[in-house]
This record gives sequence, C-alpha cells and structure tokens, in this order.
Amino acid sequence: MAIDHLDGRLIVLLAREPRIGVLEASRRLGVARGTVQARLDRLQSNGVIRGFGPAVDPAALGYPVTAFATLEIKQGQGADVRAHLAGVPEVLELHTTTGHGDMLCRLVARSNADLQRVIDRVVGFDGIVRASTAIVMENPVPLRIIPLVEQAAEDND
Amino acid sequence: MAIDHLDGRLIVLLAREPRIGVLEASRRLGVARGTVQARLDRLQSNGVIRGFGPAVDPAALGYPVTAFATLEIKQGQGADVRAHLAGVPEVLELHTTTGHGDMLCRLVARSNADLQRVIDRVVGFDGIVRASTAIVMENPVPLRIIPLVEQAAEDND
DNA sequence: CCATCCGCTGTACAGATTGCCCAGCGGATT
DNA sequence: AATCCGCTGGGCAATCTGTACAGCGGATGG
Repeated sequence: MAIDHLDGRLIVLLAREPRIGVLEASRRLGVARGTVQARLDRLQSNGVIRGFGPAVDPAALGYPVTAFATLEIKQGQGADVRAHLAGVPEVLELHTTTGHGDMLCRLVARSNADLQRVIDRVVGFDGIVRASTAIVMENPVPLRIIPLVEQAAEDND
Repeated sequence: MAIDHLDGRLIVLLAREPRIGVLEASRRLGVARGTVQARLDRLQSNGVIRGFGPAVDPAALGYPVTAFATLEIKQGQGADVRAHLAGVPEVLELHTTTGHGDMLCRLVARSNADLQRVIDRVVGFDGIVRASTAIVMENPVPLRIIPLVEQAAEDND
C-alpha cells in the first residue's frame, strides 16, 4: 500500500515521459527490467496506479469554460440527483460534501453563454433546491499528483 | 481542433484499455495502422490528448481524505498566494474563480485530523483572509471525460 | 548460528510491436 | 481535368515484451 523511494521515482518518471516502456524505464532508474515490471504490476494491483488513460483537454475539444457548482439537495433526493448529473456529459466530476452545499460538481461548457445552458440542464431537476456557480478564470495549479507522490515516497524511505 | 467520430472512438478505446498499442487499436477500430498513428499524432499535437500519465489514486498513497477549500484573498496578493499553494504537496489543484471566494483548491489529507494540519498550512499565509472548507464524503462521479468526448465526436459527424 | 524466504540482478529466447517508408486509390477541392 | 489529402495495405529492420531461470544478499525466524 505504501510506496518506497523506487516506486516514487518510477511514478514520477512515468508521469514525465509516459511513452517510455518498461525497458527504457529500467535503464533510467538503474535497475533490472524485471524489477520495474514487478513494481509496476504491484502498483497497479495495489490500486496506486489506476491506469494510463489519455489525458484529454476539454478546452481542445471545444469546451474552454470550466465552472464549479455547489448544489443544495432536497432531503432524500440524493440518489436521483446523482443519476441525473451522471447523465450530463458536461458534468466532469461530482462530489457529495459537508458544509454549506450538499454537492459540488465540475462543469465545462463551450462558452459563457453555453454555460447557462449547462447550468439550466444541471439544476433543471426536481430535487435540486439551489445552486451557486463559480466560473474558473485561471488554473494556476492544474491537477497534479507528483509532489504528493514524492512526499509519500520520502515518508517511507 | 474538433474531433471526428473515429477520433472519438480511438480516445474512448484508449481510455478503456490503455495498455493496447497502435497495432491492436487499429484492429479494434477496423482501420489501417498508419491511420491510427496519424490520428494519435494529430490528437497529441492538437493538445486534445495531453499525455498518458499514470492515474495515481491519492487514497492508495495514504491520503484518503479529499476536501475543497474556498479562499478569500487580500487584494493584490494573488501571485504570492498562488506560489504558496503551489508549494504545498497536498494541494492537488488550484483555480481562481468568480463568485464568493477568489480561489478554489482541492486538498487531500491522511485523515480528518491531518486535514486540520493541511488547512493550517494552506491558510497560514498572509494574504489569505478567509477559508471555508467542504470535506468530500462520496464521489458519485469520478473525474471523467468519455461522455464529453462522445458528445464532441457526434457533434462533428 | 543456520535455514528459509523474498526481492533484485543478469541473461536468454521467441514472438509481437514499433517507427518508417512507399505506391495506389477514391473523394473533395479548385 | 488536375491536384490535394487521408486511408489502405504491404514491407523492413530494430526494438520491446512476456516469460523463464539461476545466482546473490539481506531480513526473518527458529
């Protein structure tokens, strides 16, 4: 479950240069190929590495606007709302949370005007009481994991 | 920039089975290998596909708690706050937004107790006026892109 | 102190894949 | 009618993958 230093270096290496294969990785890390293969297998069956899916940029697909919506849900409607939101392609992510709202979701849209359409579709569902939306202007820190991996690796030296 | 139906099928296929190579993909899609290679190259130079980095699960690394913090920033301190937050490994993502707060960031922590430490570190910086945190309880829709890809592909049939 | 287990190393081999190239073909454009 | 462009189908050498094996050293347990 916890990762050691070599695991950390391997993950960081794969994150930086995803196209390299096992053999090249073993050369870079200075270990035998079998070791890298064993580590990779372990990391994947561990669930530490979920997969190597393509990282698609919504902006390049024509959805340059991102927003976060905080939703307030009518008691007992949670399941229905989840199913509703799961059916909206522009909902990239949905969390249930503590705090002021009950749910937080990440949305994308083709434009600010289009965002209105998306929000209407999202909140146009019985069970959603109120929604407040924050439009993303800038993304100074894009979703990242490497610093955390490095810290986790150091913790287990 | 826009993607056609074949691009869409290719992305979906890669997302479902990331380990398959170009040759296998061409067999599945029923097109020539060169076509898949050309499409992949184009998608990557387009920026539609940013890469194939490993998807690391913070929970498996020992950080099972996720939270979103809305930050209010003192005017003119934006750049400093960004740099500060970029230096905290537990900050996985940071956006500047419209609306009530000025920034929204995604945090992870080893436990609810550890979350306190992370938040203290995040907000313990001159320039951050106020922070409100929502702890994630459930994640009914994990970060996804396939439905959007399918929609974008259909739009360009 | 000794036996055992486990992970890493280094090597080997057949089979599959990659990167690259080319000629031909059909649809769309001009 | 001429041209451009993307896709096809084929071929080639070089590389990588999957898999297996024996040896080695450190850690564990008796």
